[in-house]
Amino acid sequence: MREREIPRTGGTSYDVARRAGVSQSAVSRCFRPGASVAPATRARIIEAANELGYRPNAIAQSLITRRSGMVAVIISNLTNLYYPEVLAQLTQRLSERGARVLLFTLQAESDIDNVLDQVWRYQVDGAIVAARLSSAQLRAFETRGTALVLYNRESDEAPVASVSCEFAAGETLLVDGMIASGCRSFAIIGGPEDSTVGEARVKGARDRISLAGLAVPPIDRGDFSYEAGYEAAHRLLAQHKLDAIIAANDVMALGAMDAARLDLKLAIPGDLSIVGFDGVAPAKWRSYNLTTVRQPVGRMTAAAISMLFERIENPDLGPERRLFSGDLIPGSTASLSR
Amino acid sequence: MREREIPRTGGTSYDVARRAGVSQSAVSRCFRPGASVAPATRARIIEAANELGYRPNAIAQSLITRRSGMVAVIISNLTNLYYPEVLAQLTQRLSERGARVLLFTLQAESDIDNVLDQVWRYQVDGAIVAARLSSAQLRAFETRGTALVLYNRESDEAPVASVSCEFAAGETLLVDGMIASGCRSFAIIGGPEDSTVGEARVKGARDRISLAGLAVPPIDRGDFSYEAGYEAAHRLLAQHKLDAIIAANDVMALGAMDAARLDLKLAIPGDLSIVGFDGVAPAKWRSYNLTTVRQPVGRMTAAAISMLFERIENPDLGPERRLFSGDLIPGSTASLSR
DNA sequence: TTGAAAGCGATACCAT
DNA sequence: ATGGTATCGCTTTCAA
Repeated sequence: MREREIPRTGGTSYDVARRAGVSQSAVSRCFRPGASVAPATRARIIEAANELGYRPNAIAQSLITRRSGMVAVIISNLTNLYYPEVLAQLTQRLSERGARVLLFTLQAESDIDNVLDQVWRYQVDGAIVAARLSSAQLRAFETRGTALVLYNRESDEAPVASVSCEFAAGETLLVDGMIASGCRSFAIIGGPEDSTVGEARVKGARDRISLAGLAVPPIDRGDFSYEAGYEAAHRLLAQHKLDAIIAANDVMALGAMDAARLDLKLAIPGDLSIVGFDGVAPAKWRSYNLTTVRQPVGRMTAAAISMLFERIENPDLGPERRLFSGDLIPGSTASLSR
Repeated sequence: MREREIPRTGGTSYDVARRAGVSQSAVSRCFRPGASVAPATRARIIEAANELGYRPNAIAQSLITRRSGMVAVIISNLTNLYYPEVLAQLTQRLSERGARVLLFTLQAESDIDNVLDQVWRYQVDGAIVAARLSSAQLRAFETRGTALVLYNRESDEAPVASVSCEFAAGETLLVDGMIASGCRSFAIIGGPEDSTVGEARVKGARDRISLAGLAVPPIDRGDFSYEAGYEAAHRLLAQHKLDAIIAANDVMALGAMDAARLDLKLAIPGDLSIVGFDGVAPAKWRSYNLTTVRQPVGRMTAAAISMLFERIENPDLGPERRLFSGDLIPGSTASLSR
């Protein structure tokens, strides 16, 4: 039935072999680095391959080598301004290392089991996950021997390879600076209660404030969006006389700034200091010039990728946490003295 | 050498078959929808599969069905604030349709040949491309029978399936409104000259201005970034007395706003009107409230996905362009009267 | 250096 | 309804 039509697919190694008058094995070898094939035959094969537009079928390769050359990247929500930069860098670095990115985004954290199902089915060589994993899910990576690196997440229950930016170092400078310059009453705009990253940041700031003997700061929460920060600031400022607001991320801090200065006509940092966390691009924009702590995304993604490849090469490598400190970006939205 | 260890991989259909006491074929059928398998055997197989954590190997499936279930998404630069939203939606919709996303980002447009090489090798079912393709590259999709939809790009040389947002409709309203409210001298901040999208927007605005009998507006160019818009505005305002600046995208418009109002102390829109294009989130932030034209990203991504799947189902479907008009977002950075 | 042949893990057709 | 077998396109011994 199937007649001899020009293969729409670009052809197989058999097509190339026939055309070059060699065996299929020869073609295969020719495309594997460090193979032993005579210059003359190689030339003939290359020529035939080019004429046919032949490329080795990665799917077939994966099946036999048990290496798909794909890495899953799982990110909770891309609309968070912080993630596109991370994703861009991860993708870039992975492709430099010769790996392809299989991207998964989560609408709800509950999607993750479906995502992991796909991850298993596609035989990815490894995964970088910026989402919360249960210990059962972590164990699944273990038993299947799939390399895993968590990004800005950790697990207390099971040790696992991870890279994260710790709130403490940079934030301590911020809080201490604000206290030194006279701030006494703080408030915090945190992330959702079930967000591990958000919660860590809240705790870090609160601890530091308590340590200074100041009143426990009120906490309002948002989903890391501008609107959430805007509304949280309104609520907080309606109920409390505040010297400073600490937001769990930059975008909420920007929303809070606008609520404070545009709606409530507060001078920043004169009447109110506001600080964020992340170091996203808009925080630097001149209308905001937010005082914040920048995550060293470049070093963090580099670390994540190299940890991942180490574990792809050597699956028995143990867990390891790599912690980076954020860099203080002074900005002009908080009065810091030292 | 390899002893009978618990397979780290989750096992194959043979393992399941052995455990359930059936043939491997039965296992395969059991995982294909609409198969004919007795309830009793199905139950045994399912149980065995669960015990082993078995999932059908998508790589092996792809090899024989010639359907990888993967769609390539190729995006020029993710750091452009507009793309994360597009990517998030594409990914979401693709996974709803049961497809996986193989993501490629381009540092330079010249990377694209390498990317396409990977695309061929991985036997993706289709591709959504938001980057410039040469006609040779377009032809390659044709001959390999890989479904293709361009996003916000088109090709004059070869007809191809595409979805884009046309500058004209919304922008016409903007320009006409500004002219009606008294703007006479315009300037344009365009994208790089080799950017097709940027260029179309420049041309659209310029045509409209000429049509009104006004002076040909000076053009400055940037790479779509905030900084580029900021600097372009400085250059333009140093050389020309302007009533209005039209930027090819929102982020450059925001940069221009800050240059004008913060550095040059111009009132917006009193002294100078500024408009953008895209409708990204920061344009809505209260410190900017940019007057712009919003691309209907939701409808555009939906259209792109459905066109793509139509073409995956039926590879012989002809080219089709789907054009969407942007929605005018009034904002407060341009005086428009009607 | 080269070719023949055995898998990799599934699907699909064909008997039974 | 179930099992046997060829096949997808490649890599990988193993001989020649």
